[in-house]
Amino acid sequence: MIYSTELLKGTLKTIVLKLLSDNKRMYGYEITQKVKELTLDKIQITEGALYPTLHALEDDGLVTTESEFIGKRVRKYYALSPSGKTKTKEKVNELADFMSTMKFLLDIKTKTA
Amino acid sequence: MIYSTELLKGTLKTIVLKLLSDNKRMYGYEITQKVKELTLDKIQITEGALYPTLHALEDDGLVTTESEFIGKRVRKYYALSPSGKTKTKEKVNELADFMSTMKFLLDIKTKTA
DNA sequence: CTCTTATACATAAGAAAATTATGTATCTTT
DNA sequence: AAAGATACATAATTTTCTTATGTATAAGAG
Repeated sequence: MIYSTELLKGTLKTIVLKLLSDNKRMYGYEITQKVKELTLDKIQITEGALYPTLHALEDDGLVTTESEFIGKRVRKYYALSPSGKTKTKEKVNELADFMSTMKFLLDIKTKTA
Repeated sequence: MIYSTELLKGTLKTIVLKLLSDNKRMYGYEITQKVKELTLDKIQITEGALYPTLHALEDDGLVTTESEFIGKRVRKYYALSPSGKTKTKEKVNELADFMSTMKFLLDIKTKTA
């Protein structure tokens, strides 16, 4: 199963922050591959979505960056800033809570009282 | 906690279909109140989001409608069509699967191997 | 009896967050 | 030498909401 595209909406930022909280630093392409691997290809982050998101996180001061040359090619590493760590906890908690709520909604039989 | 608005994106249609699968028929306002009640005010479906979604479901043949007068006011009931019932199962399964995947992503410690 | 709040529908303008398409360039494998 | 993988980036477009606005009836409070 590959999820219909609309499901990912709203969760991308949280996924990226969570990965960065578990890994000291990661670069964009690495993030796409890690998510693909961890979700058994169910979630494929597109580059057109990822890079603007990373830039937004940087603009918001939630991540810091370091560019390094690997051979002749630039690789841009992202790491959480202190405020990014705080934000990550908030976002992860919120998403976990939301998923509990959604699970409840999907499981119950809402026979009108 | 009230969820940040972007989280609901992509899940609204599935929520509506699920509610209709548990109740023979519902009208728009009733759906907003039911979701509010079931989620303890955590999810507030706005009318600007709901009515276009209901119309889209109707255009896609997933729901049928019946308009009734309650006093002088029209109330429009929505009910799943046969194809809507099939679609609901698919969407609910997909969302449940997605939530499992997300839960996994958020819980693990993804130390790079 | 009048005002406010709730019920009940609807649409339009705008914003947010993705997809899809495109571009550049290097590295690795066949 | 070509193809596919790695690695970044941005622009045009689409999807899906929010916010604002509009109309109208019903119910409850003061």
